[in-house]
Amino acid sequence: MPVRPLPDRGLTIGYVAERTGLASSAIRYYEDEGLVRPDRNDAGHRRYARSDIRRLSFVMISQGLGFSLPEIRAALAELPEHRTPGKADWARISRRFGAVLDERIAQMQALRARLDGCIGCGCLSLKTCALYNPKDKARVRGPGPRYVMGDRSDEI
Amino acid sequence: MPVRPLPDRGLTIGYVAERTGLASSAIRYYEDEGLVRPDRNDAGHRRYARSDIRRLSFVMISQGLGFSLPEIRAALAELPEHRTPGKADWARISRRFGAVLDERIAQMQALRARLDGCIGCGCLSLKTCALYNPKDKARVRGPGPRYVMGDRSDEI
DNA sequence: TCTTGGCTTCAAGTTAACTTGAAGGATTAC
DNA sequence: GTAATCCTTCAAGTTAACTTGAAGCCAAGA
Repeated sequence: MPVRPLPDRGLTIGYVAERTGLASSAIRYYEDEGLVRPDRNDAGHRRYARSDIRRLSFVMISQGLGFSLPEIRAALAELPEHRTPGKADWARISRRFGAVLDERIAQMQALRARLDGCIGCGCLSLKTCALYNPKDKARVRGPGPRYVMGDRSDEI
Repeated sequence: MPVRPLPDRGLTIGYVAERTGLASSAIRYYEDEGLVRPDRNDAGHRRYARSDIRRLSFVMISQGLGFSLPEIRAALAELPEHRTPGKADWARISRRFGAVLDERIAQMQALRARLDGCIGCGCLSLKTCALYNPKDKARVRGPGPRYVMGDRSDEI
């Protein structure tokens, strides 16, 4: 099973999968999600550009950093369409993601600082606990509405 | 729709829902997940202890901090079974969660520090990018196996 | 010639953390 | 007494990020 060369014009999905470590099914899924736009050859098979490997690598890294596919798609949308993205293009995206990360880290630190005074104090009273403030809540995973705690007095 | 008092012995699920802000369905789900263990009255209706409100509040706060239900269940399992948990019990749990949070924050900061050198450098080469190290990856959401990037040379 | 392997599409399954709805029993309010 | 709530269980739907499987096309090697 040697690394396949370029068949017609462009890389096969299998080759790209091998190179990135992604499953072919994942790469197809990313296409459905608008993260890559490969060409097709006459047989209808996908053909990828070399720069798509970097694109997909960016997707993987960003996911590791905690970004969602829609967020990543939005970032990728700022890359040039008709020119292969260069160092400056990626650097711009990196700066923006870095700022978001900084914000998330700060938010986590704020939550952490409140932890001791809230659960740690043993009261957990709805009216005094700062952690009940929904604005401070980190991004919650999973669907469905999240209800915000009421603020009624209680002598639990 | 006044706040209902305690009917037989213990709080109804509707009352607890109102007090915590959780949906009744969520509270039942938490029971399925082993996070609360209400009694039942003769009719088979759930009856909660006052301390269950604090328990459920803890669940909500912990979720806001990014902990999963299994993690929260594990923490709650350390509370005393036959005695109403007191300040010291909650403080112990708080300290442990705080330590986990500190670790996660440190991990995020490490990732953030690498961001500029990785995406920002514009190379995104698999062989040089430190962010490809799977050990550094933040917790990924969603099911299914996550494939780790290979490390083959490339002049993308 | 045949079979092996990669490619295609499309439908359905997976996990987490729930919600929604159906069908029916219990409780409360008047 | 009866209607309006509230409660019960159980099955199925929801989102994200995929995987798995079915059914079929196409080209290369034994």
